[in-house]
Amino acid sequence: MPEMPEVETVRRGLNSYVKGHEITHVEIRYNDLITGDVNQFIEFVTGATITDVGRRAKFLLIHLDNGYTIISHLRMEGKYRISADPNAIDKHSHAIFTLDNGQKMIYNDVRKFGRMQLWNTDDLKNNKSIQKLGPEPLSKEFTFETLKPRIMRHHKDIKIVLLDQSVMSGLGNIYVDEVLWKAKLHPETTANHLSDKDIQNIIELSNQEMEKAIASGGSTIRSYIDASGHKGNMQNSLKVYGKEGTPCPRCGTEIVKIKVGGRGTHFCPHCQVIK
DNA sequence: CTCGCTGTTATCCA
DNA sequence: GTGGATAACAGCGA
Repeated sequence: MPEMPEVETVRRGLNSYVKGHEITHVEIRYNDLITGDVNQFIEFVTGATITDVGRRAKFLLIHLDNGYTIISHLRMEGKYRISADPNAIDKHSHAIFTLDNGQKMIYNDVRKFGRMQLWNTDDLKNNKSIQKLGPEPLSKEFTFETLKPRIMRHHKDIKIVLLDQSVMSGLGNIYVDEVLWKAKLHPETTANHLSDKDIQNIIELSNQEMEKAIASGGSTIRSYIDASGHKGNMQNSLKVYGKEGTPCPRCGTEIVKIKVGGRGTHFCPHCQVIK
């Protein structure tokens, strides 16, 4: 499900339900969900209290009071639901955390791509996945000075570069298409052909897009829901993602869909020309 | 039925 | 380094 706005929405939802609560019981129904030793995961999480739910790019960080953090990545379709209703658990519920108030924090993932890992809270910076992340939108490191060299050093299509979480993090397939449309950049433009103005646009528009998407509760295209089971609204504001065959909101030319780096890519062939 | 597609990322190989 | 393919998995629609 998630790009940064969706993960942020989940983070906020989880915080409102689980912060300050003890995890009294853990059930892992799909062992591959856990990176590392499953029994150790269960042992360390059981009895711990959730002090805060944070986020770095698309990673959820469930901080515990015992010095450990559950690093949770939802990948394509991972979801958290808070419920005391046994019917909320189904065959796609792979982890069930029972809380001291009787509620259950249920991790669902139809495709089983998501992963959880326990890590020392003080050492998160050295976790391999977290370590390699580039600056994310809306953070103070997300500046022209930082991003320009990171982007320009690549000779690949700009779409590929923006999806590369080690260059900058947080954007995924939907929002990269949206940002490139707004910046009037063809997704197959080679990254080092961009002008300073283009880089500046990418930064500003990424910030705008993330801010707006978070305010809208994320995009529900196929399956995304937040911790309360609610859909987002941002899908109603998308300009090109999933809009192939419809007129470009700017010039009326039909939006087309191609493959770039194996990912479905939507753009306006009139507004977005290869440099 | 089969094929292709899906908000992700890690890994392997030329 | 880079590019591409492949893998993890399940469901949906054509």
